[in-house]
Amino acid sequence: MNTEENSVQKTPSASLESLHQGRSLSKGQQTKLAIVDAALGLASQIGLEGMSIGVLAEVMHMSKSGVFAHFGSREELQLTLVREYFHRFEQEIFYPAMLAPRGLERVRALFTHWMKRVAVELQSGCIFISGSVEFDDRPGAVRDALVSAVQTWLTAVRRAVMQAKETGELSADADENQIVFELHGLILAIHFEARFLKTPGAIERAKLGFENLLSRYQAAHF
Amino acid sequence: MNTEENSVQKTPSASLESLHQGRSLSKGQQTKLAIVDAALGLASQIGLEGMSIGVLAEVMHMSKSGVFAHFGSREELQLTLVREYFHRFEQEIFYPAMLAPRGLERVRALFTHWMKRVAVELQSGCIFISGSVEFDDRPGAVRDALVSAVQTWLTAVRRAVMQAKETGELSADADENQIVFELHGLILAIHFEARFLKTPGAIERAKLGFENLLSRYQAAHF
DNA sequence: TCATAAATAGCACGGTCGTTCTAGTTGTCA
DNA sequence: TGACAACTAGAACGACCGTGCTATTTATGA
Repeated sequence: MNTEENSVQKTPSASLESLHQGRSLSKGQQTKLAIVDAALGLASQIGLEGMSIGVLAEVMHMSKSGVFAHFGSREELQLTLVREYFHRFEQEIFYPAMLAPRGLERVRALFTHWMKRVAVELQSGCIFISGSVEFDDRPGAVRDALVSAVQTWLTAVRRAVMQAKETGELSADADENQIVFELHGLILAIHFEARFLKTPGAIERAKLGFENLLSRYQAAHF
Repeated sequence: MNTEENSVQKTPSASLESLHQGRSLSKGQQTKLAIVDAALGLASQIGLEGMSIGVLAEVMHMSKSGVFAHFGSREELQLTLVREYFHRFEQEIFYPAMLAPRGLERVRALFTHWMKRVAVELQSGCIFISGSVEFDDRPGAVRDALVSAVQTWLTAVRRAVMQAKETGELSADADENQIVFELHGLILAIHFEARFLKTPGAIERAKLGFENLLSRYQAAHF
């Protein structure tokens, strides 16, 4: 994996960064990681705004102030969650898909992993999607972090689409922004139909939609 | 407009029903209507769950208990909002589109009006979309009402697509559920990109996606 | 116009929220 | 092992939440 594709994120994720590959964590760092982990589970079910420090402390079998002290404010907790979620998103979706060779195969891998994530989250939810609803009208650092994370990810997908044009697998006059827009729509539709309406077969519909989309923009090979 | 297409909703919307075409409202009914109107504006910005009776009362220049008395519970207020929102959805999207003749033209009208609604709501938001996130894991009467309303609407769209197959404008082997799924995805993508990311041109992308979708399922005319 | 019902305000309740401050416990390192 | 820092619990705060109760004001209809 060369450096160009080594990360979707340019800005360092700061605080928790060291904890991921850091050696021999202190007691405080361990519990902080455990708190973040539990909080992510909670937030992906009831949203970043729905999650309260009280219930988080309850889940952790800790006192409210004990949990609170690790972050200093509710907003900082939410920011930590957004950063950590993005980090896991990178690990579980972006990097694995990057193992596929450039071109259509990589686009396919990105979409498949993306879908899988949403599918896994059918009973947990994506905080980028729930956050987009909770923070669409609420300015602040959390909104900025969410927008930045989503933009970074969408840019990565767009880049893969562009590469598929360069390899000639997608027609040169295809609009990569349009393709990403429609791909994103399929993912959002999965989330809506499967998670809210509990309609079965959403994944299959999205797969079919994806193939339709590709065949439309595929370069004519004759 | 014949009876079959006269309404998307089978179950009567109960309480507020009479107020819409009812003659000479009492004072209480008038203020209730005004409260619901203000509450819909509030809820479409910050969500059904985000809206509190306190701030609603503030907007209405009334006391909390004065507002509360009209509904008896927060849940009943939310239910009223869902019913009223559905009613307006019918009035502003469904009925106008039904004026178009059966077939592709009507499908086009439905989607266009639907898009327009989401576009108008770029700085207000659709409570079906925000509700789908807020209530995906929260069982209860409000969730049931939301699901029922959305299902009714999606069924109406699906019916229009089926009619376009009957008229021969869409190919007979097209799957109407698949088409509605992809249409829905385009709408959700508008909402996400325009309202959250503030990306310009989302409407145009959705229009283009719609045309792409139609041409794919269009019956070959030769 | 007057009796009656409807609509609204005011106040208080128990609960949860994020946050602060103060002790006391626990881990870390020389 | 002992001194110091890091961590956590507990109690309390002001603010807001939904809701109930009680007056008081306002609209309605004979």
